Amino acid sequence: MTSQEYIKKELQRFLDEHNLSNIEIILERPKEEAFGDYASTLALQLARHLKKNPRQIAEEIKNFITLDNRYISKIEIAGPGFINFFTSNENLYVQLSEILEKKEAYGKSSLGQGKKANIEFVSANPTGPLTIGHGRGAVLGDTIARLLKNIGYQVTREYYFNNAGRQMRVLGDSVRLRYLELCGQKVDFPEDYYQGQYIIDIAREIYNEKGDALKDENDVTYFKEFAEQVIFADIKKTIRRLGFEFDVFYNEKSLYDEGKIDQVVQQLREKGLVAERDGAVWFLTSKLGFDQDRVTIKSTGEPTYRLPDIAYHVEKIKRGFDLIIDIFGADHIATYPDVLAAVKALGYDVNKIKVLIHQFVTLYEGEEKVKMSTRKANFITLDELMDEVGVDVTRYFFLMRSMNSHLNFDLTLAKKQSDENPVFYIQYAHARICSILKLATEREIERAAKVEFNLLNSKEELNLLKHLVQFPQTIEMAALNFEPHRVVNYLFELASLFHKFYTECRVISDDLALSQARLALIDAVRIVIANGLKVLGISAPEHM
RNA sequence: GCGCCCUUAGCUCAGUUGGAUAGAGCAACUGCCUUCUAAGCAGUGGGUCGGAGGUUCGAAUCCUCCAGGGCGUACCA
Repeated sequence: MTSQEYIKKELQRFLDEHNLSNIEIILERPKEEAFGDYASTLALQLARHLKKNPRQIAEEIKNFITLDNRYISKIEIAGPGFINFFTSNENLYVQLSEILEKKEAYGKSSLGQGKKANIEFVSANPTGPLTIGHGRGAVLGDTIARLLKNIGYQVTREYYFNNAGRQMRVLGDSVRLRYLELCGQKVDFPEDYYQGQYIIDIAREIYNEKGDALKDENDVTYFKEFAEQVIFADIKKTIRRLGFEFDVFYNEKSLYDEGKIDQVVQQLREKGLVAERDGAVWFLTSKLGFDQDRVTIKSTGEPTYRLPDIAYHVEKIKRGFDLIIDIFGADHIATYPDVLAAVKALGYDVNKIKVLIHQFVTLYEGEEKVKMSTRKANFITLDELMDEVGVDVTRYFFLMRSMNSHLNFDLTLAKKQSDENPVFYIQYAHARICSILKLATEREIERAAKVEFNLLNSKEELNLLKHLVQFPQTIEMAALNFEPHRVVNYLFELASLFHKFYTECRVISDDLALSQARLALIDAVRIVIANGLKVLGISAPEHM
């Protein structure tokens, strides 16, 4: 048991005794050292219920708690009624050995044991290479998947795409026109077609293979499918380079083939939620509290994205997931409320669906804002970014900020030198530790059978220990709240505490017992940094 | 007009779910390498937490209104 768990347990015992069990216990970590290691505001909260002076309640709580020196050394009451707990070093040493024992497993938990999660992200239609905008969603999705896995979920990474719509027809026709150019024909290339060089490359591939045999082919199908195949292969390569793979590529088409789409329309019709108007089929969202109705099937007979999206979400629920996550960019914000409303109207539990929206990535070249659009082809691809700054920096940048804040990405800065980048600060701490551990091995300093942990009692050592033991909880909070940046901040702080320790405390010295204790400590730091970076998909180098 | 996100140091952002004197990285300035990696450490300056009300013991955090920025608001996805 950790000190924190012990304190919570004792507070809970107090609440139970007073028939107040339904009050949530929150322990804070005070900023000020003088306020202890953990603080509770329970007395302040209870003042209302008990109609008593909070300081008096705090006093009662203090007297109620068993002061077990294995967990806490001191309790103080301060200010209006804060209860400040000072943990015992004893407990830190116990947990230190736990980290050393558990190694890679430290930080994992079984909160989500036996539960299945599906996380759908990227889901870009294969009309071009993945851009930096997709990159943020990709890295966020993968990292959330890793986090959920860490707390015990069985996770499916899923990519949903639609190769039947207008976008893909335009793609096919773009390739066809470029192909005709290669055949020597003069064509009018529409402005709203895909302008990128990659379209010409694909057309050239076709030309090299077929010559001008297809120059009278007016059906775009061949061109579309060829382009899709080439582009998808490219996307998969980029994803693999980013450090993961999708378990499922879910094609909208199967929903039609298996009649799932018709089924949804039928069910909505039975509920009186669709109506025909102006030759189109409308989804009567106004009946569900929205300001206007939405088209589900266009007058051309082609469904809008809404219909397959509804069917797709119903499918995901039926596939038995306990948690279904969708990750979208901010530009798709409008596309899900009515979809979820429909799923709910059909009688499914939408509470297990969590929609996460990440804000945009704005790219800067120095001061200059770079406007990007796949269609116009003035974009920077994820691959180009990784070429310039590497995978670790790429992932770190996308993860370091909360997803609902806009991300400014200064390319020239990232390109020119990466020393300033905080990812190196964390990796450097890891490399430094590895190098000390290596030296210890070279000098044949064995790990003592029984390390004298109590030699670790300087401010730097204790601060490091106190932060180390926060790791499992940090992972848990990051996973449950879908907030990878918490792990980033945690690791940055850990690295900072380590670097401070490093300048103040010499690890390998003439004092063998102390050296062994400190080697144990830094090994634990190494383990936690490595585990943390692994969750983020960032490498933990041994040399730098 | 309506919906979602944002507004915290010169810049980019955190802020442990409502707590005590609001933090970090860049940038600026000043120190520290003969010893385990200076991609590091220590220090200085820098703030009306966009504004105004409200809720309460207590607000950067919750509510209302206002201002500014972003993204949407399709028979595109």
